[in-house]
Amino acid sequence: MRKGQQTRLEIIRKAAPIFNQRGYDGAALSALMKATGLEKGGIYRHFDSKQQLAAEAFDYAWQETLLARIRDLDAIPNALDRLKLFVANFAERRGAIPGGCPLLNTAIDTDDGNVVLRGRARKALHEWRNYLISVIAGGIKERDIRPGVDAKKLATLVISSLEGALMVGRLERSEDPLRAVQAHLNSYLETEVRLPA
Amino acid sequence: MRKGQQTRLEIIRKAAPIFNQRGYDGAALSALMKATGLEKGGIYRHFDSKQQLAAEAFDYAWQETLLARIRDLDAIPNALDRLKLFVANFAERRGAIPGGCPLLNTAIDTDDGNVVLRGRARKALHEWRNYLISVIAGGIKERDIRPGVDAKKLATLVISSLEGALMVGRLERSEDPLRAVQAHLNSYLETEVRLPA
DNA sequence: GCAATAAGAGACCGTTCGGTCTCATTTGAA
DNA sequence: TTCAAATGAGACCGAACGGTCTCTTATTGC
Repeated sequence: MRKGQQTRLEIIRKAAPIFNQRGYDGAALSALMKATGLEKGGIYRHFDSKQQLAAEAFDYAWQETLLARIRDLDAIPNALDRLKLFVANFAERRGAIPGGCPLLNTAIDTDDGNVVLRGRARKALHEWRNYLISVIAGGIKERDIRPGVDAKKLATLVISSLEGALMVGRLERSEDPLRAVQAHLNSYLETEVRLPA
Repeated sequence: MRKGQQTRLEIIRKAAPIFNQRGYDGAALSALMKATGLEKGGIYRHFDSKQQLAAEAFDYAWQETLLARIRDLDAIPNALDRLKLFVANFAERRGAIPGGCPLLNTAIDTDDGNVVLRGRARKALHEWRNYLISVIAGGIKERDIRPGVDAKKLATLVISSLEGALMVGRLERSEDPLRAVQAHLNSYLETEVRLPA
């Protein structure tokens, strides 16, 4: 029974980049077979359907992505500096999973239909935003961040502009958009969000 | 010969929302047939391939979208106010074509492969950015906008954050992200970009 | 080492895909 | 009114799709 679990995890890890790069429809079973080195029966032994595999692959991809983005953050005592490091991590530590941000990809990919996968993406977004909100709220409490700041709006602003820059940058094959947004956010955080000592 | 041209345009107009909502792979020929009321032969009489139809449908969708976003802009004399109206148009006049922003959708959809469609999306992005750059550059010349402003960076910032908000808002089924970004951009434009009289 | 069970191979299924081709019908200029 | 050209219908094609099922082979507890 343990061999099977190992294989199951391996399938997820190999499938995640394929779903992320090609989208749900575009990720053909034949490609998943090739990537895992398994035949069709070997895959369907562990998953009831392509949808189920896609959902678990997304969860895995998102977990890896978010982990990369919040890495080293707990070592920063000041909440505003933590936000800035988060932005820097986002801009520099891309590519935890090939194919770009799984949240962005899946949100667009599942805009019509595919409610299962879409639900996973929404959950991922909420998880991310709640994390940022908690950092901001903590910062207000600790007097790192101005008390008037709306935590949810700020979190939404950070997420939106970073993801947008990711999209534009991918289309352009350039890092400029990400750099421009990072610089803007840093400046905004310093001048409008940080509570002066 | 004129009847055919009319049909051709009709096919493009009916196909555009389908490609925009379902993506290239997801837009099955059967769906295009149903939407146009034509059989397969009737469609392929006017287009060599699905790719060609998709490319022309994207161009049409983008043209409609950009037009909605720059509507009434030429009536505003001050360049900074024009930028603000552009942002407002973007936030309020969505849905020229059902399925959300064609640029965002196509950029993600064609991230792997489909070089033809991807090329159209890149061209669309450049067209959009160049428009904004010309507004900003004109604003600097006319002393509406501070001379130190980097037109390309500002255009990139506006595009990135608006598009990102669009994505997040679609995933959430909420207008909050767009409103948050709009408010932030307006405030930023007023305080950091406008050249005081 | 054996037996029970888990794991995987791969032939097979019906469906749908994009695309082609022939032929009937419609159109419109002379 | 005629008739050639333009237009569209729809049968047909091979390939690829997701998914099922049976049978062989590994694995594992005893």
